[in-house]
Parts: sequence; structure tokens; C-alpha cells
Amino acid sequence: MNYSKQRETILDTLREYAVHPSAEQLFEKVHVKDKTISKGTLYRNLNLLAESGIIKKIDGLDTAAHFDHNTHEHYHFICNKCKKIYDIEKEDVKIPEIKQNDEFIITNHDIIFKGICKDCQKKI
Amino acid sequence: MNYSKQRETILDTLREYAVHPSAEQLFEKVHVKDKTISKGTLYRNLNLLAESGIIKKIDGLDTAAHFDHNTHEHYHFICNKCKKIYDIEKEDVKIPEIKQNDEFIITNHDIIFKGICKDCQKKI
DNA sequence: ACCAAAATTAGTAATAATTCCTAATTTTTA
DNA sequence: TAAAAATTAGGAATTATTACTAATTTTGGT
Repeated sequence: MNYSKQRETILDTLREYAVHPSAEQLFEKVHVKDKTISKGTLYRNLNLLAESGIIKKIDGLDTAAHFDHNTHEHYHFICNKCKKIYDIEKEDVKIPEIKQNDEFIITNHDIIFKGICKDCQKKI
Repeated sequence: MNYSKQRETILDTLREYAVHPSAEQLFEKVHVKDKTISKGTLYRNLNLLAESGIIKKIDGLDTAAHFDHNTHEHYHFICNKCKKIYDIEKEDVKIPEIKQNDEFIITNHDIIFKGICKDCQKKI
């Protein structure tokens, strides 16, 4: 992977804007820094960065994929009301593990918890 | 929810065709039975059925949502090679549970395991 | 059974998220 | 410092899904 200024901007922005943005949300922030970066470039680089493990792609939150600069193993909670995404630390969860395991070689797993966050609990 | 022949066909087909199909895959099978059922009707009914808990919507498998007629609590494994989706029974997994939990009211969670299935292990 | 109200439909248009394409530019290599 | 390889912008194309509308079907009361 060669250096590119655009990729650097994209990664920097994702790291600063640490709210698990979708590509569209991230595009807006990237666009402020560099108006010439195209969506094609954004998507291509997000996928490249995710493939090489520099960032993480999160599916299943809504219709769009979201991206996380935090690659240390952790899970996510999405609030059904406000749709905000929170990190759930691995240490706070009993890690799932398949007991009998002759069928599959499991390389990784994702957990997405859903419910109501503290802020939205107050509002009820 | 009123009765409709189309919804019945859709549900029957999903139950017969028990491979966690995407809407597109299911549409092909439904179309064989009744050529007049439109995609709008398919999507609307899949969402209605999922909302009322009769079927389950699975996100995060690929770009499309998949649907599962099996509503008893279980997880999924997706093979990175052949992209086939397998059921993982709840009893075969250490159930995750958040230890400290004053932040979130968790109503449900999904786990998606990824790796290589037995068939694809043989092919390597 | 009959009829109005409510629900559902087919078909198409519209939208959203993402990928693909191409010629131009940038980065690397040696 | 020039050729090769990688990357880019911008727009077209694709995929998955939802929205719209007029017609049809289902339902519940008589």
C-alpha cells in the first residue's frame, strides 16, 4: 500500500471523529478538510484500511456500514431510540465461545447488543 | 394484520427454503409459485413478519439483509469462503452477558461468528 | 349476502449505499 | 529522473430497499 495524502486525511479524520461514523458521516468531515476527496476514494480507502486491519468495519447497525478506528477487540451497543453507538469493553462481557467445534474454524465474531441507552432512559 | 394470500406464500416459501435467504434469493423462489408477487410486496411483508416476531431479520452477513424462519434464539456462523450461513445453537455457546450494566438496558443481542466451514476446510 | 372502511396489492419511480470505470496524477523504484 | 505501479476525481452503474398510487382484496357490521 503506497502512501497517499487522501488516505492519511481519511484515517486522521476517522481517529479524531471517534463516533463510529458511516461512510456518509465521515465524508462530511473529510470534505471540510479537503473538498477534492471523492466518495470513490473514501470508500476504497475505508475498505483497504479495514482489510489491512488498521480500522474496523461494523455491519448490522443500520443499512450502512460504520467504521471504527478502535481495533482492540470490543463490542458495540446500539440504542434503539437515538441510534447512537457505544463501545462495550471485552472485559465487561462474558466472552462467547463455541463449546463443540469440529464443524467450524472460527476466526472472529461480532456481538451487537441492542436496547436503550442511559440518556434515552431518562427521557422516557 | 389482515390475511393475505401473498404473505402466506412468502412465509411458506421462507419456511420451506430454510437457508437464511436474502430478499433477492427468496424472491426467486416466491416468483416460481406466484409470478405476480412484486418486490414491494415481498419487502413489505418480510418487514411486517419480522416486526411481529414471526420471522427474524439478520443483518451484518453481507450487504443485504437475510431472513430466518427460525425464531428460537440462536446465532449464526458465516463462512468466509462459501458465504453459506449456518445456525449455531444457543446451548453450544457461552452466552454473553454484560457484567456491569447501569448504562444500558439490553433487550437483545446478535452474535455472528465468522471463519471457515467444514466443507471449505476440506477444499483447502 | 352486501357494502363501506381498512388493509393490501402490483408496478413503477425514487432513494441510499456502494462499487465500477477511465483518464489524469502521484508515488515508488532503480 | 524516467518508467512502472498505485492512486486519484468524478461520474456512471449497480444493488438493496423504500415510497407512491390507483386498483383490488379482506373484514366487520347489518
